[in-house]
Parts: sequence; structure tokens; C-alpha cells
Amino acid sequence: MATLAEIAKRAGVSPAVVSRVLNKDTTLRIAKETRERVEAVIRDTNYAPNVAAQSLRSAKSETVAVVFHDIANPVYGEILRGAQEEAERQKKAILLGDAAVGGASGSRLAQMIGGGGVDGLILQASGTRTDALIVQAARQEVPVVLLQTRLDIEAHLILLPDAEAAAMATAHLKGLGHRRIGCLATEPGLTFTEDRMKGWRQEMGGDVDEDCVTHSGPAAAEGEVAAHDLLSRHPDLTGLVCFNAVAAVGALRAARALGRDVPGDLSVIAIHDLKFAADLQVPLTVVRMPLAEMGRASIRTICDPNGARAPTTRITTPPELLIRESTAPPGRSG
Amino acid sequence: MATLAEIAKRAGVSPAVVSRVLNKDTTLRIAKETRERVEAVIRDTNYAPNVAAQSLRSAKSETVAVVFHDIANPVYGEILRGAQEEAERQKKAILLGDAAVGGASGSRLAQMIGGGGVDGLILQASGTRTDALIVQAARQEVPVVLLQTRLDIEAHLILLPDAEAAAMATAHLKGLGHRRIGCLATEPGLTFTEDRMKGWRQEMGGDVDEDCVTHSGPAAAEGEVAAHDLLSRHPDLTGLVCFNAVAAVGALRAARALGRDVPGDLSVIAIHDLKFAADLQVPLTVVRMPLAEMGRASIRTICDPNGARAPTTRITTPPELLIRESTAPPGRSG
DNA sequence: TGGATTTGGTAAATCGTATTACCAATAGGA
DNA sequence: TCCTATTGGTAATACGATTTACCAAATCCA
Repeated sequence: MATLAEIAKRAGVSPAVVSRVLNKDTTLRIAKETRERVEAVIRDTNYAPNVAAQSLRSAKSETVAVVFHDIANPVYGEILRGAQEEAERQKKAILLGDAAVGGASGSRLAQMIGGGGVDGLILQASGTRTDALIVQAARQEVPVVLLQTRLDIEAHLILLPDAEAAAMATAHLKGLGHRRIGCLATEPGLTFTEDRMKGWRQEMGGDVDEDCVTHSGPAAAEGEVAAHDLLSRHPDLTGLVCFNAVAAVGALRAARALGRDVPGDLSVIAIHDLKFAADLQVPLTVVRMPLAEMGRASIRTICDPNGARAPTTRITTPPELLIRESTAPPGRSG
Repeated sequence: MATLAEIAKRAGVSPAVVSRVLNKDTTLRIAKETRERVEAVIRDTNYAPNVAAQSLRSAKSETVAVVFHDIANPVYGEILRGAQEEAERQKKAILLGDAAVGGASGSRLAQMIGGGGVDGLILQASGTRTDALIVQAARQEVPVVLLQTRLDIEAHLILLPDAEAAAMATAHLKGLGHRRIGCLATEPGLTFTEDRMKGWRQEMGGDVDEDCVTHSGPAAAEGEVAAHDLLSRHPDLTGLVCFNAVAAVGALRAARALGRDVPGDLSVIAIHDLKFAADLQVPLTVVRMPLAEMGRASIRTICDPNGARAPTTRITTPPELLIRESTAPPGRSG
């Protein structure tokens, strides 16, 4: 394993020269031949600087931690993809955490955050698991970026065009002629849930019946239960806006179980796209969110020295309506 | 930011004592009150050791790099989940790489691998992108674990029960009475492709017609093209074994385009499960692979000091047949 | 020839932790 | 009283890169 000192010895110079050549120090005055000799040794000894030493010296790790609520969630994979992309561009590495399986205070990730091993923390998750991480981050003054989740800590918040997306979905159904439209929302109290509710209400105008709103977690099974209940209580609904596509798959199951044809008897539209949305039993109409852009923005915010200080970023890339086969004009029962 | 030296000063001892208390050095003889005093200062100053310094000193990072071919691939997410789980148990952090968007020689990940910032490298991907990483790993004598991909380098190889899975899928179709069974295989030359072919051939016995085998990449669109071609050439096929579930979704599209009812005219079975396999237009019968176990094994191998030296691990957890609705006894055309 | 610049570097001090080797003071034993 | 253990620590160094301050030798200009 080569060290700076060894390279220096081989090239017949001091370690300082090697370091300054590597880091392109413009204040270094050096003879052309010396530089070439040093560069040659670096090349053919295949030298790479020790990152721990660099990190110790510079108090920077060029690494950012990204913690998800559930890595395997098909919707959020795209955020990670965007983050990865931007990290590559900014020459940062990504330390991955999954709040579902780890991240508690004893975890290596927590140690790294608390021990200066990370330049920033991006959280898509919230809960007791991640609280430990936030505490660590605060101690080291590591900037924190929250995705979609307002918390009472000093952190930068990144939001999606949630109200727009919900409005867009609702408008699509209204445009088709639907009036009695239910809402399968995400968990109450969450930042994005409230924003989407706002968009939905706005678009519904006077037609809103609070009893036609229900909430569920982001799993298909949860969506199924909630939708089953809602559709049983309100057989007159001809449209359903789902705030989460995975939950919407559950809603599709519920509709089927209740013998309601989609889109014949019931139109279903959801926020977020799914990889196989087009291959579902009923190809699902969705409003696609700029998730990759959100991932990119999160890394950008961490890397921009002032970025994490500003309070909020709202992604402005507009959501995209992808019409498939789960929505249609209301039929005989509409 | 607290350092060892500061803690030591506050507690009125030398840094050595603090370090040895933290690391539970049993050779340290210390008065009970002194220890308690030190521990108290550590606690209420909320001290956490600097990881870069530790890493520099110990030449260990407690970090493992995991590089995927495509993070967003719904099939392989489960591997990551398993790896994450085991990493948590072993107190390792995971540095994530995606060969699709980065990982080239200039990337921070490559720098970290080459600079001793990583204790091991797990590769699910192969190709020019990852070659740079392998070179870096070799230089630092970082152990490499390959998932499913035999390469001509010094590395530990982890394999799934590929032959068994293919045999199981084929046997399911034969058990239903199918005889003319096609095979939509993965790309030729790959380790797991060959193993699955072996399992398929074995189970097919004499019934195998080489012209009924085709290959495709792991994307739905690729599977669709290949399957469309195969099914057009061989309209007599009543069964299709797909080596990859994502490609199988494409095959389902192709069957539909050709007007072939699944499972009425054609039974389709695939290797790997999909999150929404049960919600597809035709719920897909699959052979589920122990992917999480593979992820766990990869971390275990890295962490076990002798692990990466042994040449190969074959995961023995048996694949699991999940019968849904894409397979049935051959109909009128069978 | 002498003073000022420029050229081409180097020495040394961090960064924070871990560990080995050592040692003063007290206690114990005869 | 003197010698040996034991107790309870400490001093010093290495890990590898970076950077600031400094400086000898060569060159230039008059």
C-alpha cells in the first residue's frame, strides 16, 4: 500500500510536493521535469490517497447518508435513483440507511453521523428509529434535509407539488364527468397528506363530503381495507382519488372484491407511478411525481454550503398525468 | 465538538484512560471512582469518537460497498434489504453504488474503495463501469464478493439455487401436463443463465427443442420482444418458462398482443417474485428465490475473516413455488 | 559587485484515536 | 527495614495527508 511519503521518496521529493501536485496547488512553483517525475511515480505506483487520513485532516467526508423508511418500496426507489445521480455528479458517496431494519442509536450509521463521518443527512423517514440519527446529526452540526416531512428540528424541507398533484387527479375525474368522488388519503397529520387534501378540496369545490375521505398507510393491504370500508359505506361513489399508488393497488383489489368494475362502475386514479402500473389487472391511471428531481435536489441542498440553511424547497417540476385504463366517464351508475 | 483529549481534561485523566475505558480494555487497572467519573463526562458531554481518526488508526472502516446494476430493479431490491439487515447486525454501514448512473473510476465510491475507505465490496453488477471498482479493490486487498456472476478475478462467488429453481418451474408445467414448453432465458453466457438452462434441460428430458429457447435482457420491453418472436415462431407452445419475472411481464404483454390467452392457451411461469405479481393482469405464477438470504450471506462473507477466501457459496434455502393464475393444464390447443 | 527577486522547493505542525511500554506510589511480606 | 508486587494510571508514538511558513540557491538588474 503506497503512502504519500513513499511516493515522495521514490520521486526524490518531499511529501508536500506530492500532495500539492495531486491537489493542483497553483501556488506551487515546480520545475516541469520534477512534476513529470512525480506524476509518473503516482501513475505507475497506482497511488490513491487514504480517505480516512484526508477526512481526518479536512474534517470532511464527501459522504452523505440517505435514510429511507423502506428501501424496497417501489415508489421511492426513484428518489434514490435521483440522489445517486446527483451524488455522482458532485463526487459524493451515499451511505444508505433503512429505518425499517436499522438506524437505531447503536448502529454503525448513527456512529458515523455522530462521529463526523458524514457531511449531510437526508431523511425520507420519520419515527423513533430516525430520531437517534437526528440527535447525532445535531451534535456534529451535520445539515439535515427532510423529504416530505415537516419536523420540529432545524432542517431543510423539500416538498413535492402535492397540492397540484391532488388537484390534477381530482380535476381529471371531474373532467370525465364524475361528481361523487371519494378520497383514499395517506396518513393524517403528515405534511404531504395535508397538502394533497388541500388540492383535492380546492378542486372538489362544494361537492366535498367529509365522510367520503378515508386514510390508510402506504401498503397495498392497508389501502385495501380502507377502500373496502369506504366503498361499502358509499356505494354511490363513481370516482376515487388515491394519494398513494401502492394503496391504490389495494383499492383495486377492494373494488374487485365488491364486484365493482373499474372503470365501468368506479374510476380510480392515484398519485405516484408504479413500474408495472400498465400491467396491472386494470392499468392504473396516475399522476406521476417528480421523485427523481426530489432526490437530486436533496443532494444539491446538502452540497450547497447555504442550501441547508434556507428553510424549504418546493419542487416545481409539474406532476404528469398518465392516463391508462382505470379512469373513464361515469357509467350507468354515475 | 468534543475530542478524547477534552474529555480527558474534564475528567482529570489522560486520553489513554478515556480511550481504554471506551474500548473496554480489560488490561486497564482503574479505580472504580475514576472510571465512573470518566463515564459520567462521556455521557453528559455526549461524546462520540471521530470515525475518520478511528479508521485511520485501525485501518478499518466498518463500511461495505454494495454496487447494483440497477437499484430501481424491483427484483433485486430484496437483496439490498437482506444485506442491510445483516449489516445492521454486524454493525457495518453500507455504501451504495449504482453501476447504471456511476461507479466509474473518478467517482467518490471508487476513491473510497481505492483509499481504504471500505472493508469489502459486493457486486451484483458487472461491466466496464464496475471494472474500475474491482481494480481499486484489488489494490487495497479489499475482499470482493460477486453475486451471481463468475468473473476471472480473485473473489468470492455467491450463487442461488438456480438449477433447482428452473427445474422447479419446468416441473410445475410438466406436472400440469404441458409438453411443448418454451424457455425465455436471460442473457447467454451468464453464470446463472447457464445454471438455469441446466435445470430446465434436466427436467425437460427428451422433450427439449433448442429452437424453443430464446434470450432477453432483464427489462420488460426486452422480454416482450423476445417472447413475441418466440411465440410467433412456435404457436404450438403451451408453456413458457421465464428466467426473469420482469421479462415475464413482457412475455405476458406479447401473449396478449398475439391474442393468446394466459393461462388458457399458454401457461407462463417465471423465476423471481414481483411485489405486485398477484395484481398483474394475469397474476403471475413464480418461483421465488431466496434473495434476502443472498444479501445476508454477502455481508456475512465480507465480515467473516476467512469468508471471502473460500471460493463459492451456494445458497441452499430452497426456492419457493408460488402458484397464481398464469399457469393451468393445457387447454384445447395443448 | 551587491541587493532584490524569482525559482523550486522543504520542515513541521496539525487532525483525533489507539496502543505499547513504562513508571510512581502504595501495599504487602519477611 | 528492605525487597517485591500490585495498583492506577501516563507518555509517547503512529496512522497518512495537508498546509503554512519558511528558505537556500540561482538569476537579474544596475
